[in-house]
Amino acid sequence: MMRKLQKPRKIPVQDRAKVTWNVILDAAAQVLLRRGYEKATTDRIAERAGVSIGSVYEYFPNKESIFAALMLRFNEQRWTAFSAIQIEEELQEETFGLAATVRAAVRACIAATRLNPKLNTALNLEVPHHVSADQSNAIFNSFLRLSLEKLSTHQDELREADPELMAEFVIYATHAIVDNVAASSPERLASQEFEDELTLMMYRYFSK
Amino acid sequence: MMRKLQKPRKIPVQDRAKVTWNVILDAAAQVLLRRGYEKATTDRIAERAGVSIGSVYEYFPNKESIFAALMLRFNEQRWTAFSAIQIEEELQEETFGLAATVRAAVRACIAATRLNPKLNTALNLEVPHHVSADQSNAIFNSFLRLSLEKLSTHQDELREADPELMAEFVIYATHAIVDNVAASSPERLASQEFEDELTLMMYRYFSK
Amino acid sequence: MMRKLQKPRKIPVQDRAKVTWNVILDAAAQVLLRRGYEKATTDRIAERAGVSIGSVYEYFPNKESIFAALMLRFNEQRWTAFSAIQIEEELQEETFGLAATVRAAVRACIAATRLNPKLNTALNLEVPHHVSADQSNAIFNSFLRLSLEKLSTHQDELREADPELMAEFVIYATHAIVDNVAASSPERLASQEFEDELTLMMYRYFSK
Amino acid sequence: MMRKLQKPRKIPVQDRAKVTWNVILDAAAQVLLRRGYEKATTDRIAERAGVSIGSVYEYFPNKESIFAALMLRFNEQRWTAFSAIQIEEELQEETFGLAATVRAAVRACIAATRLNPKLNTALNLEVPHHVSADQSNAIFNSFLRLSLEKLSTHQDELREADPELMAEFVIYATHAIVDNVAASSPERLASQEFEDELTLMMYRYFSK
DNA sequence: GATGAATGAGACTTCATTCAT
DNA sequence: TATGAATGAAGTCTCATTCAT
Repeated sequence: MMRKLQKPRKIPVQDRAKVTWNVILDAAAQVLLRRGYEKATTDRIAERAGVSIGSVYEYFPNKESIFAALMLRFNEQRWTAFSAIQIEEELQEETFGLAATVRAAVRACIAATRLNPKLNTALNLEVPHHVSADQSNAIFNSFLRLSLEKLSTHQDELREADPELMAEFVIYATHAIVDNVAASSPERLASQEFEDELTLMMYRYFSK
Repeated sequence: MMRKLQKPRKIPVQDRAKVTWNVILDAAAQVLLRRGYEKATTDRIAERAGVSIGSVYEYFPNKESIFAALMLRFNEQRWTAFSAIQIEEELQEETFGLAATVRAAVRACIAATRLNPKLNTALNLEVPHHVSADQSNAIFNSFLRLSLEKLSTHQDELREADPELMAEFVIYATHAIVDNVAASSPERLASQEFEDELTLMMYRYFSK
Repeated sequence: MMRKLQKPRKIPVQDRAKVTWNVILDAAAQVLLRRGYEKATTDRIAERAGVSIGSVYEYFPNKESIFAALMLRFNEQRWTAFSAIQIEEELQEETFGLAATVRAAVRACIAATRLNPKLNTALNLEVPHHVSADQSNAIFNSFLRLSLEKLSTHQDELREADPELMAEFVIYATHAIVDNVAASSPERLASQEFEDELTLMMYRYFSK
Repeated sequence: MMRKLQKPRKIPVQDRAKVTWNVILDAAAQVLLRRGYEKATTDRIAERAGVSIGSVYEYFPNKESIFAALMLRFNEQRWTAFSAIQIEEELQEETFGLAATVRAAVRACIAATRLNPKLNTALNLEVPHHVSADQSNAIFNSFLRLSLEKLSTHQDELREADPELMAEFVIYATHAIVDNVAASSPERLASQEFEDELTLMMYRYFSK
């Protein structure tokens, strides 16, 4: 029977437990990449993690919660990367115009995705939506909130339109383009052409 | 046991067979919408279709092929709608400028999605990627091919860039925006604002 | 997870299905006798029945329902035996006094238990109460109803007391004595001394 | 894995150990009442007792031994209550006739059961027979021994029959009636009518 | 063609028990 | 002695698929 998504059973505080917790998520990621979600059985995850199946269920109440936790951990890593790049970019810019802000955001998105394009793709394509929905929404909302904030500092350069709508469109589009390219030809993520093109699309959409 | 994707076992030529074939796909769509992919068991599909499970396997070699066929049929319907709208739009336009072409394409995409936003969403979010991949690519490629063709007739208005790259970006972005809005608030698909905004994003991206 | 008790999934109408249904219950009874309830796993029942585990779950939604059905079938057999004996006894009696009625009832109870004392004992002692409760109550109520009916025909010989209370006491006591003797030394069920003693206890309790 | 029944691993001599031992049995009783035997996991018992699972296994070699010990402790309490009532009753009686003896025994049985009817019922109905068998027999034998002894002092009032057989019948019947009423409507245990009726049944059975 | 009873591999999960700390 | 993380055998149950009728 399908269970509701649940929080991890125990919050690991001790070192041994924390290690095991991460080992299980690492194993889940590897099995997901190699076999796909449906064949990523809890048995296989336990085996690859080198722990007993009992230990897996000590930390996660069911299979879905493992992948929900994996997405959460991955998104935290992506968010860290995203934030780091944004801050770095902005410090380097002399003029803080709309163009620079947009480019910084685009670079951050690309960087966050280049962290682990394979896992990014697998998480997007393999994990059922009802498992990933919460996490997708979470990171989406984070980006949305940040984007709106940044945009509002360039009111004079923005065309007149609902800022929430613009942010929404840009986020959907950016994610889709980056994710699809990450899935089909991840090496292109590193090219200047890709960054420029993406920046252009978004900048033109925002500007007066 | 999971089998490789296979073509439908029989091409329905007789009327009764064709009807049954469609009835099964209709049932699959309904069960998918009501229960999600994982709970869309072949037994339930057969029951809803009002045929025996044996009959389902007379028409489809395995579960995945049912949903592959459903996507194929749905895409054919969408493609028909897409083409019809495009032709209609163009006939109404007096000047065949880039703007008009882009708007026509956007309208067609929206219309194709409004055909059945719920099913569109379910097919996108619920069906595992390895089942839907072929069909996703198929319709993607169709749109890509058509877009490139159309664009080439407005060389003078286009900024200089790899047309394939532009088409790719636009298709990813358009699909993502339309699909996400279809999933979260399908009624917005019908609004003029939505169409205008999407057209604007794409037009600005293409133009000089 | 524990499921609620449910009715058998399908009511077997076809011959093959009916046979399988009975074969599974026979196997369940045998495994119960040999291994006890806790070790009477669905796998073992299926194996002994010579059917696949899938077939077991085709007919019964879970393990508990198998034993609930077994009790139901067993009680039907006991009820048939009980009724047959009662009718037979009464026909032989010339005077239909209270003593004769009580003896007939006692004989019927013993006969119903002698049908299969081992299974009777196993069902009593091994099957968890929440599984057997409904069935225990059912046969209890049947006996209660019949007892009250019979007793009312001998008002003049009965001492004055709440007839429901008397029937309840007698049923509890009779069942307990018969079941315990069936469990500890079933051969005594057949002895005249046992029947006489039980009849005496109950007759003295009822009479003026 | 299920182990054979074993005696408690350690005989608690120290006070703290004795306290812990009782705390675990209290917890077992509570969990048994709240969740039933099957859901009374050792983890839950440990949690409710406020000790670690490791400590539980310090005192009891396996799960079954916990409930065997609980029954033993409960029977000791019941036996104490039973004996106390019997002595008290006898002291009040001026004539030590059979009727008085029987009534004293019945009162004692009821009182012993009223000590904790809920636990009495749970222990009877929930704990598997192979776990409770030893204890059931123990208290049974104690009552049997005492009953025979008492009865022999009223030879003149007794009808001629095997005293062991009579004692057996009376014990089975009394237990069954008291336990069933304790399970279905424990408040009736306190009524005079209940005591009178039970005494009557047993007295009539014994007397000439 | 149609039916649906039967199959059985394999999924998820539990929980009594152990043992390193 | 106490702890609780870890174990893993074994259980229940599902469901895509087959095939005798």
